[in-house]
Amino acid sequence: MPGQLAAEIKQTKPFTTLEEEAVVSLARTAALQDHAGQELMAGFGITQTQYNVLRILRGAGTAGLGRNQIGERMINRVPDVTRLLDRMEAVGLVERERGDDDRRCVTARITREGLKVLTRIDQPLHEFLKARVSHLGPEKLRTLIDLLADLRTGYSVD
Amino acid sequence: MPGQLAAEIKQTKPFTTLEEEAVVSLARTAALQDHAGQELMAGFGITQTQYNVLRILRGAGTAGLGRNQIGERMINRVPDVTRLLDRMEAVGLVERERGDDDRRCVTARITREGLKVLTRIDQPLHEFLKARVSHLGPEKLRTLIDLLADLRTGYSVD
DNA sequence: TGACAATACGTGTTATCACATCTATCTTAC
DNA sequence: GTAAGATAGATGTGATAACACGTATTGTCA
Repeated sequence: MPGQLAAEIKQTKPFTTLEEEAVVSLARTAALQDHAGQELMAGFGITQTQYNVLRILRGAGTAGLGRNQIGERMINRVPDVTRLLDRMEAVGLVERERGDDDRRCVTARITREGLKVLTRIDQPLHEFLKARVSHLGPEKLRTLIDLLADLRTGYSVD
Repeated sequence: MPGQLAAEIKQTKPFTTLEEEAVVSLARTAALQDHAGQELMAGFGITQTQYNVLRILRGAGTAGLGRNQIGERMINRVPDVTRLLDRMEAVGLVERERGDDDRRCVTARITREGLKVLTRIDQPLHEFLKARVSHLGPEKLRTLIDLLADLRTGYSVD
């Protein structure tokens, strides 16, 4: 058995090191998952990045969050939150307000419309995750989560 | 311990399902790894995508490969291989030649210059992988690779 | 043999990413 | 109280991604 992954990407030689195979496996698995996620979100007219912002802002509630705070909470680094919020504001998913006490700060909040979109997504997303991931079973999922956390230790976010 | 990942992305609530945590873990781990890989490759004047093409074309040797064949072998789906190759040809990393028997086919090959770049990357990349991944140890790496393969089963590439 | 589908690429276009730089506002130290 | 630095965000720009559509060539079959 020369490796499932090597066959997936039509690679004739097996991987030379376990480290290389792990990193390529990770990249490929994440890419497949991400692509499927993009399709799911596209059905609701948003991107995964936008979904993440909405989820973060729902968590923040009426207090809202600033640009940098949103950036810190994103799953993957997004270097241009300003224009991401611009686009979301333009379609009515979020609203922004400049602070009164500190006029540098702009607080973003999710709108009623944004909340409605999130609510519509919640159940399909739950089913999507079940369908794509739950076949591993709880123990394997726990192991996977822990191994990925292991892998990240020592990484800096930026 | 409410979860390492939740703290990383400053999420106040723990994850509601194991499936969600697994997918977010996967996305975040891959994003961190990818970002570091981009930086590594940027030091050699190419992107990770271009590195992949070079690696694929080195594997193909003098026979070369067509646009679609390259696309199939990429780790992540790239919908515009033509212009990716355009850019790489412009900087002399690959060369292309239209087929004689089937004039629809364009075969891409790695140039001597492209091979030189790959050769310069090989050792640093090996060290990079060692540094970022090998602390898991062979058994955990094997488990991770297998779990990721498990996760991908049932996925379609496109 | 000539229409029709399939194949292999190429091109147009828009949106987004990613980096660097800029502006406005606040804080701090003198 | 004012200049220097820190902070929060905005903007300019070029490269890339993603999707749709267009073109050239080949295979197939009535």
